Amino acid sequence: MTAAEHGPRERMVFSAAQLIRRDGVAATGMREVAAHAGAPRGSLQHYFPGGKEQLVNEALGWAGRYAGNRVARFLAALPEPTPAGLFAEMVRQWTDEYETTGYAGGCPVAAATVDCAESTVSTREAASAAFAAWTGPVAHALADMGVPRERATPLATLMISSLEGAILIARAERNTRALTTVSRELGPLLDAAAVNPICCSRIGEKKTHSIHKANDKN
Amino acid sequence: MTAAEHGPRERMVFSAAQLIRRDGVAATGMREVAAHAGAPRGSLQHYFPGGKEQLVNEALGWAGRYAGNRVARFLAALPEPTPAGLFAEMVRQWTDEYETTGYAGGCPVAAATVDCAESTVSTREAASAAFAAWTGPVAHALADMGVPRERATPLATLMISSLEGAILIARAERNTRALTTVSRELGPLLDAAAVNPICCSRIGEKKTHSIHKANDKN
DNA sequence: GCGGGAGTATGACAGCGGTCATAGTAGCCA
DNA sequence: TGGCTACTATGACCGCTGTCATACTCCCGC
Repeated sequence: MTAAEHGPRERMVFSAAQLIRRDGVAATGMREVAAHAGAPRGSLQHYFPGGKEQLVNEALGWAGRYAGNRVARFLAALPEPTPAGLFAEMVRQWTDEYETTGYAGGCPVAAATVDCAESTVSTREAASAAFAAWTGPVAHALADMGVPRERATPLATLMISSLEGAILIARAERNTRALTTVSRELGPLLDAAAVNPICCSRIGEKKTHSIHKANDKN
Repeated sequence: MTAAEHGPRERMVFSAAQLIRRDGVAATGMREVAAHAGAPRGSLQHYFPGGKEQLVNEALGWAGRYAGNRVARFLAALPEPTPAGLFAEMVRQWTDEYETTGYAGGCPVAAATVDCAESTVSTREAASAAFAAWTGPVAHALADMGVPRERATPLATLMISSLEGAILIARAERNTRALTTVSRELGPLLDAAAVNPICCSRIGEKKTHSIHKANDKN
């Protein structure tokens, strides 16, 4: 989706992320990636001399950046930024997809972690970096909403952990129940951590745009 | 571990779960499973005429039962059963493994979901059943501890979601930080949901043993 | 002894995987 | 025109996969 004209290289990275999301790393073939991207097979070794490992790692980098950038956009879409509201938006991205497009895809970072954590060092590191690129903006946003600094990162980790697990369960059940559940159950806890929930809408709005350059067109 | 003498068939199912846990479904070969189980290759088609699909599905069934049975054992190990204490034990199983044995393995159900949710219907259903076999006892235990029935299952889902996600992050980072974080952050929320936390130790202790037959030697 | 079934042992097959090698095309610069 | 670089195009290789076919070894019931 939205993969119009970005040069064959970017398209292949994007396609790799898409296919990994759906079938996992091991079941995703290089030829398949090229075909999905509408790119010539010969370009694979040209753009990715490091082979599949490099392609997968770049796909994870893209996914991490994408998830991180989404945070700012979620905040911008909220009338009053609150921790629970942010989490609800993060969850809603998945429930929307599952209800409209189906349960074909999960999180590519989760897929890579499951498939490569033990076998491929660089891919595990790329997955770790992707989680960091996602957790960072979330923690930053929480802090902007009045969550004490020392709790911002732990709560961001909790949010992402719950979301990742709920994605797994939702795909297995082909049902968004788990996703809506974690959103509903975790919301109050998140909001309770914001010491000054009244002013957070202003603070959040001001500093939101500094979270990321955000000139990408995610 | 603990896989002494259970007949070749059970050993192969057990080994399949172990290998899937480590490398994912697609990267785990049938020959590898047989070798890991110390079972003859020829037994594969004899015990699992349904092929790899059947073997994987049985491994998921085993994993779900195993996780479900662990709940009762965790409760029995707690001096005073509380929701937070149960969750801490569930998490501790993983931190212990990671700190002593290393980060080689994740959750086999998560691995199967990631690899097969879209490609293999029966395996997706087996994963769903495994999650159910795990969530059920947890929800039951929560109810026994005084959590209102209508919140028991949602909270169980939240616990398992957070745990699954934290396992992913922990493996990617090779660090138990995410696991200890979700345990610490979620604990108060869980205990707050128990309406009568004083008496739950007794109730929990009494009804704990009815959660599962528990005569398996997990 | 002896069928006969449970379980074991190999070998072959067809398919697909990632990767390498090699050759080709296009376009820019001098 | 010549040469250089960026990119594309194929074909081949080897290894591995799941699966099937076939033949073998036990051991139990009769």
